Amino acid sequence: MNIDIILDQIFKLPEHSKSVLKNLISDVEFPKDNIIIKAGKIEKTIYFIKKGIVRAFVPQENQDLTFWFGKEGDVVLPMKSYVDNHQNYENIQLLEDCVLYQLKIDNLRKLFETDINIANWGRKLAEKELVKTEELFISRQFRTASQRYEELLTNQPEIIQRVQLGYIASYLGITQVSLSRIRSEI
Amino acid sequence: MNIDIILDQIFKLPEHSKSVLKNLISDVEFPKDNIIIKAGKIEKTIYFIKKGIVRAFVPQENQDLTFWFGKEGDVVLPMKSYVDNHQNYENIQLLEDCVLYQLKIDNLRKLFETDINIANWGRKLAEKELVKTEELFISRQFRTASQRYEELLTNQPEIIQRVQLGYIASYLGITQVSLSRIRSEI
DNA sequence: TTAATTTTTTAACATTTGTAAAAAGATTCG
DNA sequence: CGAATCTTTTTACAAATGTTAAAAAATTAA
Repeated sequence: MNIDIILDQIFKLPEHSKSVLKNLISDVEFPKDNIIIKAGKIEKTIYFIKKGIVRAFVPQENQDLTFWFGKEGDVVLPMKSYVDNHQNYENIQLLEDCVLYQLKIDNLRKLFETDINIANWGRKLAEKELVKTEELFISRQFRTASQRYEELLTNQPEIIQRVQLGYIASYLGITQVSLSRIRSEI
Repeated sequence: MNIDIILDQIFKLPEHSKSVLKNLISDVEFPKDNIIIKAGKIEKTIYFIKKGIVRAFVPQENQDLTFWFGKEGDVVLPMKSYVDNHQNYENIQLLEDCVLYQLKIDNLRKLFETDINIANWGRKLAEKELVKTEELFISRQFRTASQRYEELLTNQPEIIQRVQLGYIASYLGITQVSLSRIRSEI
């Protein structure tokens, strides 16, 4: 997915601001299973996914807790680092070989201070992520595991095709055994 | 809670920008049980809670689904209206007599276009809500109802003191019967 | 291709949560 | 106060999900 499309989907910038922003963004490739964002660290970079699929998870003693999948066009935000310069709580792992666009958070913050268009682009970025997260939160809160699985089948079939079921079960908040049962009943 | 404190907690504005913003904000009082934001409508106003407690819920045929409580200092955002000018999915109901600060979204949007400080204030508002929502999402996804209840007891004891248990059960994603069981086991 | 490893499914049983109905306890209002 | 209403708890049983272990299937690597 092209960087122009990704940036425009968030907020349509005037040409000048857009080229300033694009000058800070570069391509980078990583192999499958790489962890590009680590829990406990203050991360310096955000990514846009050009090609590939990733998951965010909170590492736990017994087993990792997956809470997000990203694919082509999605933004990878190490949330606490991006927002407050704090340690973040999640790992982000590549589930396929990926091509990413990378952008240093410090550079972006400088633009926020000097370019009102980019400040508004950053506002829309956060707002759009906020709506997505709140909708996800509400839908999860009030549906059974089986409804949530069917919702995922409908809304993000690529995830189920491209991601192993243990991660999906964790994402749905159930055990893999339970997911297997649900799949056999449909 | 004072409006200056609420605005500053989001992002510290220079005096000029702050006074421009404050000029758009006024006090308003509503009685208990008022619904200040209605599902299916495009809302025009956001609120900051000076005094009182509110809940957000998605109305459903069988029973309402409560997903958020707001109290003194919190921001009441009709999310879809605020972000995309769409119909929003939630009702917001006052659980006590409340004093609110109100701000018209259209006026705020005009400031976003002309004042870079206020654009960045709006960015921080969305970012802070995003972190809160994501943390909530993660904590809910991976804890039992009983753990979530104890978490609420620790983090927001006022909620349990001031809100009836049916709403809290819905917020925890369990039935009131189940919550009653959990309470008797502690 | 085979052997080793990883992933997915199945089975049996335990635990948690839901449902429906009734009882107990609070609160509201005439 | 006392009746009516609303809220919370309790009970009994049903349904969903978790746990552990093993079997089956798929994938990976030599």
